[in-house]
Amino acid sequence: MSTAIIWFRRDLRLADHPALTAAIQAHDHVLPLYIHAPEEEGEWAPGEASQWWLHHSLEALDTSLGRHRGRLQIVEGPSIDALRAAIRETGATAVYFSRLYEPYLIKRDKAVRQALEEDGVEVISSNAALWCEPWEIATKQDDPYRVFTPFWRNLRTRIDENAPLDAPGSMSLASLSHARPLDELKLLPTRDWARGFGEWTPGEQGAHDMLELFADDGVGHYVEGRDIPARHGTSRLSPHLHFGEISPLQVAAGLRAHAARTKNKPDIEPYLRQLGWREFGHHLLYHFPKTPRENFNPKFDAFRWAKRDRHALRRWKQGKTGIPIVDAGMRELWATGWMHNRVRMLVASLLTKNLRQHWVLGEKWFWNTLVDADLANNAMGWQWVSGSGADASPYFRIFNPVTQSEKFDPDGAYIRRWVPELADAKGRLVHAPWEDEAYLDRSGYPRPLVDLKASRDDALTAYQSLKGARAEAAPVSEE
DNA sequence: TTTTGAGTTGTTCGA
DNA sequence: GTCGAACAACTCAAA
Repeated sequence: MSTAIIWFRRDLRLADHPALTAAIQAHDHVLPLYIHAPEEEGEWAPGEASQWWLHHSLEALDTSLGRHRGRLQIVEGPSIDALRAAIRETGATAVYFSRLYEPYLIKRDKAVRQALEEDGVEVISSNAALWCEPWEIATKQDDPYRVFTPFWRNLRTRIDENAPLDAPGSMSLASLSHARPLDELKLLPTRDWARGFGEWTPGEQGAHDMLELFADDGVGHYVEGRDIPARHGTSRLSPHLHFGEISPLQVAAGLRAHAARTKNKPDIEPYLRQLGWREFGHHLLYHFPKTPRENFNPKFDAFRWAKRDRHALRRWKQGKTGIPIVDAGMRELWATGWMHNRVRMLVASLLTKNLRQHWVLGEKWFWNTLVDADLANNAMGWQWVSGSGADASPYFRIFNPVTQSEKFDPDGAYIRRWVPELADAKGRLVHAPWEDEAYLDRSGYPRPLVDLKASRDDALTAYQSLKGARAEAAPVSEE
């Protein structure tokens, strides 16, 4: 009788799980193991919102395993010690896991693999998170891509081939004598926060429910709907994808199947293209592993950021910048652990361009407060907005939050929802309340932190100074 | 090797 | 109100 360990990390599901499927096929029993070792992720250990999600997702996985008369076995790291202890106790001869792409986790997993193989244990890893792994796709010159569109043209031709795997029908689950209760990991926030996260349902079932919702009423008018923050026009699958509660393969297959049995077939391509950005983010992180902290485009190393402004940063975090659409977004983030994509760009543009604060400051705040915080996507997004990234926005693309607000939140429904001080604002005032001094005083809403026009001009001047500078990011090759 | 076309999400200004 | 042009120059990817 043979036993294998299935080492769960961010693949917290049972269906379309190649590692789990392979382990069950080759072994009589599997030990479902989760190792808590945040120190192995260093400065990018999960933030508070992510920990909240993780807690509930582990709980959901445990419940699913309960239907197979087993429990998720939770232990503390270091990972290699925990694996060796589990191997000693169960006599497991193999460890299965799904690959991760953060540079420090690639390094850790390599070390774990090597140590276990020296012990004579078989180690098998799989792809459970991406349509295409970062090293499987390259330009004709065999370089990593740095521009999205050609990357997507290439990737798009490869993603219709595979069908997702079914969840295992039955399996025999092993257990440990020293597993710990989930609560002991203390993943839930101690302060009174995260109550507003209740709209989310972490876990595999929650992920599929969200997909169904999006397939029914969302993907069909995604192109217009995704830009309206007052609506649920986006998929809201990002945290589910981050924790691997659902795979992009399942998402694409699910949308395709749903479209096939709908009368007027919705066009799912624009949404798939957005998932392509998720893949692109992983591609970039793998080939340019320093981009979570350093400019992708080294030309930006010469950029003159404004002096660090703690006061402004605090007001930005609290949603008290005095610019309604920005404050609405920052408050939505604090209340729900999530922010609409369009608004993410606006708050990031204000911080990095109007306030000229370094993009890493915003990246760190998002890391702590987003339930979907993902190193690849977060770094790519901040660098894109600040102009330092791959496929960076042109220097002159500085969002005007008032114009954007009028365009994408025309009646101010989103602002009124998150900024109640402005609930009764009339007409244009909901977007720019400072245009009526008397109203502004009455509302109790703060004056704007910056003059939008003057700060825009300042930012343009600062970007001018980069002209002529040139440099190029060099990819880091394997080994 | 050289050339060519293109590059997620914008804003402002003047006709 | 609507529309088109200007806003830099550079690098990427493919032919």
